[in-house]
Amino acid sequence: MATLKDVAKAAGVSVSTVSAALNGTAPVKESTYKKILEVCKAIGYRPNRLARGLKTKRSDTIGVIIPELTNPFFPEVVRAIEHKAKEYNYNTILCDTDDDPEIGLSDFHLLIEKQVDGIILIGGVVKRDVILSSKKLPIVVIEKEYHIPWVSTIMADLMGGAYKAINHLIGIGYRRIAYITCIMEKDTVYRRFEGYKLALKDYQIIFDASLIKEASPDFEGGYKTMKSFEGNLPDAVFSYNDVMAMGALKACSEMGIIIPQDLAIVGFDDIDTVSFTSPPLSTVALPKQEMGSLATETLINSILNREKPRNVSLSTKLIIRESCK
Amino acid sequence: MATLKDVAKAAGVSVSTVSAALNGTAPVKESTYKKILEVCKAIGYRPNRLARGLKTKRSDTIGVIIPELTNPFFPEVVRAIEHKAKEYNYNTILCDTDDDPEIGLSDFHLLIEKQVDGIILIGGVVKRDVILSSKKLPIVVIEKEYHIPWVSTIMADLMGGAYKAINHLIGIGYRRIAYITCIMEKDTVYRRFEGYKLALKDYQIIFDASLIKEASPDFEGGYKTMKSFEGNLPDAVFSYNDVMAMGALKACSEMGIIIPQDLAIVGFDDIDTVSFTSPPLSTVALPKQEMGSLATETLINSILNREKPRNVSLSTKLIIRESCK
DNA sequence: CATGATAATCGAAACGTTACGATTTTCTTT
DNA sequence: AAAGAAAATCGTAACGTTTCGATTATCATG
Repeated sequence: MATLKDVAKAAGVSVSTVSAALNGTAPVKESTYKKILEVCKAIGYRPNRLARGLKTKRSDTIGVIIPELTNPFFPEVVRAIEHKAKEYNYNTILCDTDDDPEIGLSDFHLLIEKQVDGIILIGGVVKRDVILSSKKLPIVVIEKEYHIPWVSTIMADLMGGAYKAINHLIGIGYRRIAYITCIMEKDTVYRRFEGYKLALKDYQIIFDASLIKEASPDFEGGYKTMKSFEGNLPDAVFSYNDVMAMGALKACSEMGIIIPQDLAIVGFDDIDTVSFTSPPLSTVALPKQEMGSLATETLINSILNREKPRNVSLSTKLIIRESCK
Repeated sequence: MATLKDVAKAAGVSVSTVSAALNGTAPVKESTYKKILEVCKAIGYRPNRLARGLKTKRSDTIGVIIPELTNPFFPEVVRAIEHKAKEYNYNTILCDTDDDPEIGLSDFHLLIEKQVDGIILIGGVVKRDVILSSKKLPIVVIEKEYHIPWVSTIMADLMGGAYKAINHLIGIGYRRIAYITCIMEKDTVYRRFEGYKLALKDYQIIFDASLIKEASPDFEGGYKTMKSFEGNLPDAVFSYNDVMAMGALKACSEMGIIIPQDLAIVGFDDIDTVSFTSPPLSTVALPKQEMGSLATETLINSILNREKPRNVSLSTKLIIRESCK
């Protein structure tokens, strides 16, 4: 690989002049500038960013740690991050932890060793003390609140989303509204439930614990849970996520339940798929793209201008399709 | 950040001893080794990988360039790459080109400047001469053949997949089999068509050009194309990808065409969604996970052992669901 | 206990940049 | 034409590692 030294020699100037010319950090005569560019092109010079980073203490790289790329929520967020980062001339190192906090820990450390300029975390990929131990490094967290003063947080208003959904269902006449969910150990799970409860309360509908069912947050979980309602059907089913809702849909179709005549279903996430089910699912859409790019902007601002960390909650959007009349 | 020098000072030894101890590149007395480890832990030393990379000319990082993360084919491949890379202690810089070869070009160069140890390209994200200009750098390409001797290629046997699908359709009695596709300018598009044609030929079914329709490779494209068959329905429709097949499915449902009684549909890719459509779609599954990890293994072998480049074709799998009787 | 072998440790150079003070060249102005 | 200012250019010291030849400490052996 050609180095600055090679360029300098070929152009008949010193290394520092070449550096200054290329970076515009000092005035350089037009003619030598041209000559240098010429030489660069001729010998295919490319700066070694490791060396530059060592000197400047910037790597122009950010790290992104996510739990599982194949979960349909993430690709869009990651893509938005990558694009926004590129806009600011940053690269993105992507780490997928497989939802294992141990892996999250080692990923986190590795990113630090690689001298990333900042890190975006999505969900609870690392434990709290891990972040705490990394003082000074700019960090933005998506969809999880650590309440650490120097860490920014980007959230979707899940509670508001759930509220909107239930509010809509009640508004068009449904009363016995079931909620199928995964175990509520995570904050992101619980916040939806809060919205559900609040909406019921606002309409003075009494809370019926038998309408709340926990299962695994996948197709199977939704399917089985729906089946378990057999003989004692609710009016409507609100689901923790779209995939469970799709499972429920399948179960209904097998049980001869007509959607939305016999029962309404509303999902959460707005993954691509659900506009293609029959009937298409109503759902609460998360602003995935916006979350990704806002997180990145926040991170980069914090890297460059040392802007203060901020906590943003982005609003969700209820998308009405044919699964609730 | 603590450096080797800090460790050395605190441990009362020289920098080179610390380095040797940590890397095991020279014998170190047990007691000093312990002392060094102790100090490292105490002051939270982490090696600076930029500095290491500058010296060793390895970055322990690979680059991955893909066209569009939101295309359902890629997340699974990327995930497999990331996991396999991690297994060998490599990190992954992910670049999404938005299907723009200009962006692909600048991504490629940036990766080289960041001194990645190798690059995985998926699809035609960069032009041929870009790769040609990067002599010596290990490169593996997924789903595109550049025919460059020092570049490895990992392909799915798309032609074989299409063949299997058509073969199956013919076997269960379908004869007038339409093929809906996107414009056949790319190799990966054309290879499927080849399989289609070959299967027809093997069964001596005459090729009917009116059954081949080109459209945009999305839901809309499949939908419209299906509608255009109105009044002159084929027996079966084979689709370039699952998303188009889903569009076709939707059109059929609107046109009152019962699947699979009136018409069979077979898609391509096996994206998650299609097992949830009604009826669930038969499709040709690509070994996404395998493609990603094999590509990574190939790349890393080529980085480490200077193994010869290889060209692998992985077989696809026909998945029979209810969209063809 | 001297001797050589082996084990530990060290110092300095190098990797390719950037940054800064010093030096040289060029241009203005009188 | 001399003096001073401004513009170009240069040399060198870092940045935090690894590597390697050189040096010193430790040990068994005769």
